[in-house]
Amino acid sequence: MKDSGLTKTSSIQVIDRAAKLLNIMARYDDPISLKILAAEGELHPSTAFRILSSLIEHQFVERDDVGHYRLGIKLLHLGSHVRQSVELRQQAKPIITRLRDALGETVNLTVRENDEVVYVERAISGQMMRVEQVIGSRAPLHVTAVGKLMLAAAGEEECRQYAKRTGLPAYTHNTITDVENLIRHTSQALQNGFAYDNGEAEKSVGCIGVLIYSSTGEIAAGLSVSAPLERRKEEWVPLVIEAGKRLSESLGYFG
Amino acid sequence: MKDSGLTKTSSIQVIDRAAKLLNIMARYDDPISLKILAAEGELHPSTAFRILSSLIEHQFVERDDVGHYRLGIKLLHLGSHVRQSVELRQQAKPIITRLRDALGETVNLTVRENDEVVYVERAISGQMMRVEQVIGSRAPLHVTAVGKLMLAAAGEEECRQYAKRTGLPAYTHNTITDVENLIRHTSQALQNGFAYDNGEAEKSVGCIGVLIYSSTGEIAAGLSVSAPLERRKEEWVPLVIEAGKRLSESLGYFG
DNA sequence: AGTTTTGATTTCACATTATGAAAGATTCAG
DNA sequence: CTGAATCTTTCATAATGTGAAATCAAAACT
Repeated sequence: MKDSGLTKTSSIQVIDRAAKLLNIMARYDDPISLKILAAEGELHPSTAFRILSSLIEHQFVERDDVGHYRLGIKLLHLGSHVRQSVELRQQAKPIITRLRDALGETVNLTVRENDEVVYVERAISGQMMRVEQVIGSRAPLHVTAVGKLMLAAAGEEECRQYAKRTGLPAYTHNTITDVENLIRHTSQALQNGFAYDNGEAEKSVGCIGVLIYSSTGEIAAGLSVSAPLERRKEEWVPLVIEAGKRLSESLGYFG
Repeated sequence: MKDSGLTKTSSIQVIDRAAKLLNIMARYDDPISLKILAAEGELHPSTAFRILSSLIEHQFVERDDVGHYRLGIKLLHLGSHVRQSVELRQQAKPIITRLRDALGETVNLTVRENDEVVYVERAISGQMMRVEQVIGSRAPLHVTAVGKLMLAAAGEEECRQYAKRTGLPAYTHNTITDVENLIRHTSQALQNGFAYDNGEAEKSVGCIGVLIYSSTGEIAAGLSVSAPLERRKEEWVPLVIEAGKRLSESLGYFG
């Protein structure tokens, strides 16, 4: 049977109904009865009852001693998970935007996933010729500025294991493909507090990257500015380091 | 078609599948592909695709530029809603239990909803003859210790309006049914920092109650110990006040 | 305390939805 | 540029979710 008649896309009715019930419960401070839920959800009581029973099984809903319903603990768990991701991007967005405006080039935020960095946020340069990464796309650690810093922070042994796992494939003539060279290079970069990518991932593209730390001192992300190599400037380094510092502080890191 | 074969109760398959997909996304720090979700969820890709599309519509899921999926902002909203309720009960539970152990009588936590208090948490006395309220059940404000404090805190005019709305029905011979008497009584109780229920809700049952404040200074809940009148002791008052103070502090109130 | 009313829960026939196979479109990798 | 892989849409239909009715339980009334 049709619900409200007009469905934007070919949605799944049961999910629509479950979402509606969850939203109703969110409007009340206290647990509410099946009768109210069914009425406000415009559902038959037996339908509401079964949907709620399913949601209870997965801890999205709880039922108290008098049979009233409220939102369940699983939403707290999943919500906390969302917060971590959202907070990083929300804290980063204005800082990334300001840095992009100051330098006039694209600025990216990445997080490490296994042997790659993933682009999770960005501010794109307004210039016609610019570097642009797709959010969600990935790059191997050893060919990116921030990835090299992440490797160095993980230690020499981890560097060797990474080299073994991946074989350090060359992406351009400038890619570092020798493990000893990679270790020397990344260690130095970590000591400097920033790293370069000198056309190592892509010909003619240069980056300056720094690490972002969370309140627990762990690496939360990487921040980098990317530009055509001939436009990249050494004097950007302190600005990138400062932006990284501010973002780390906004996440509660003061090391 | 059947899922894992054995279903504990007559659950709804689509909700089971949606929950499974949400749980898989929670296991990853980064957005993941449809292929991985379908595989780990043991679903046909077209099925996973439609369920995810529905979840996206309700903001339980988001899809990024390269078509990868992550948990959505709605979970943060609903999760925050759960936190408020869970935090109160979680902070209260050990304090309620300690007070019950110290006094040997039932201790209840209530919240105000319109003209009633609702029982949201409790620690029951181990004695054979004891007072026991069902979680989720309610009582009118004017016949409970904490309800009278809530009325007093709301002001004299609100007290008069409450009396008008409800007619101050008698529950026992001891129920206060005169509005001037109620105002005098509840004001004094608020000044004292605690209130009694002298068999006003139920014959022979006596309570001592205090208000619980949140970090914003607002009334978050009421805490009370209930016992047969002949067992209730005046010297419990400072212990109940102290327990209420500690619970308010654990919620961030230091007024 | 007994009766009536209301709300919650279960059952069941079947209408409609959700499904998966197949096809088509898009993206990615070489 | 081509082929492979992944994503998205279509469609026939299997099976699920539905709501009416019945039953059970709790609450309200007398």
